[in-house]
Amino acid sequence: MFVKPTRDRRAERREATRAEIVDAAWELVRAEGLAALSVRDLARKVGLQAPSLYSYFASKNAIYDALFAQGAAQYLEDVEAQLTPTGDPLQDLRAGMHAFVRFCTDDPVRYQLLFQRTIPGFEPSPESFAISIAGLESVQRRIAGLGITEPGDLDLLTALGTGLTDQQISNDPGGDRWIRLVDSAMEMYFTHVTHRKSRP
Amino acid sequence: MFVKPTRDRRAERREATRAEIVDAAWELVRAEGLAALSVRDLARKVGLQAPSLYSYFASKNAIYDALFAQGAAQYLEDVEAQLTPTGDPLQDLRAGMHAFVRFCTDDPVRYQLLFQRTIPGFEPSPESFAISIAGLESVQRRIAGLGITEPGDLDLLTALGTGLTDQQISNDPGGDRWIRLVDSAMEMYFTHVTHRKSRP
DNA sequence: TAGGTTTCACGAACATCGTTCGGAGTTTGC
DNA sequence: GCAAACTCCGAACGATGTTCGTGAAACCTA
Repeated sequence: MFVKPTRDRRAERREATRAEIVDAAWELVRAEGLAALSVRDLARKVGLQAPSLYSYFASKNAIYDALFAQGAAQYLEDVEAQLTPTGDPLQDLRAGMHAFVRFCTDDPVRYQLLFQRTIPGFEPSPESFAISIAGLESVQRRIAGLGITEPGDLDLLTALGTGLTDQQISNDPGGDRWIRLVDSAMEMYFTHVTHRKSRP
Repeated sequence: MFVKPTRDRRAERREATRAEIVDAAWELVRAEGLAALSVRDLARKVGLQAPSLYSYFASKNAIYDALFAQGAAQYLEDVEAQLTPTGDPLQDLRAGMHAFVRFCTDDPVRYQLLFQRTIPGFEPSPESFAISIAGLESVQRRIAGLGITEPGDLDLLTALGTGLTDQQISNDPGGDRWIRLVDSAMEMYFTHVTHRKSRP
């Protein structure tokens, strides 16, 4: 019978504890808010004392960074899952923006962590940041692939998406007013770019 | 020679100190960020010890609220100053949005305090909040007065303004790329609403 | 199985934070 | 001139993120 080297078992258990800490951190952060996360509370939730967490994470910000990386990975995965062009640019625009706003409103805390910069001393590490950038670039490539926009239009669409998400989260969480709003915005955008294309 | 009652002199000096504290708080907050404001630092900046501040403000959040109220008053004043319709709706839209984005980007910290909710335990008092609401409603009245929009379009325009401001502040502070972006956005919006109006 | 090394959990403690308290020192009202 | 009110401040409290040293496991080597 194959027995794993003990060295791997040690690393495995360490990784499991790290994952457990991250999961507990998500729970606390979703319940109490991003800034309300306390190292002592988090430690107690996983059955440890506060200083013990520092065996797994160099600082509280390192824990935030683990959350950021996980959220960015989910974002990238979600974006990739939406990469199924139908041939109808307007419908693709709508579907993509629906997916994006849905992703953000499904977990406002994750959105806040990923796309707003609201935690006082925290900056994501370059590695974690690269993951989220990969997601954003994937979105941009997709929209550019629709063949209806020019480079400047992407800024416009980004601003539109940001504003829609922000307004949705702060004004009408859980409602579906945002669906009509997104549809209207995408129609507006589509009319804009095609109208410009049709001119000489 | 007229001599003010001493009671008024006392109140006057108290109000002067309060104003001095608020000014110093703006300075610190602009230099170090909203969340980095420390009661002890602020006290030292006005030549006091930390507990003395509590003779003037009930809590640190009360200081934030004073900043909020002052920022909201500036916002209201700025909005009112822009209430000069020219008769050209598109130009008015552009000018209004230029003014708004300029107001926000001129002082990102003020924007963050007024329109983002980024300070952990702070909620503006109803009185301060009412001032900012008055500004927003003034903007909405103005846009509605242009006679080109329907109620749903205001949400769209708000989302657009939010997104433009957010993207400008986080990506290109101080640059003028936002001018082209705002112009393009307003043109897009204008085309959208007039195009819909021209249909039966 | 025995001895040596690495890893980890914890109690104590530190600096800093917002805030409270009690008592001086000053200003005001009568 | 005296009592009341107002300011100011040193000391201290509870909570925060974090460091240090200790001791007990877990692991590797023999």
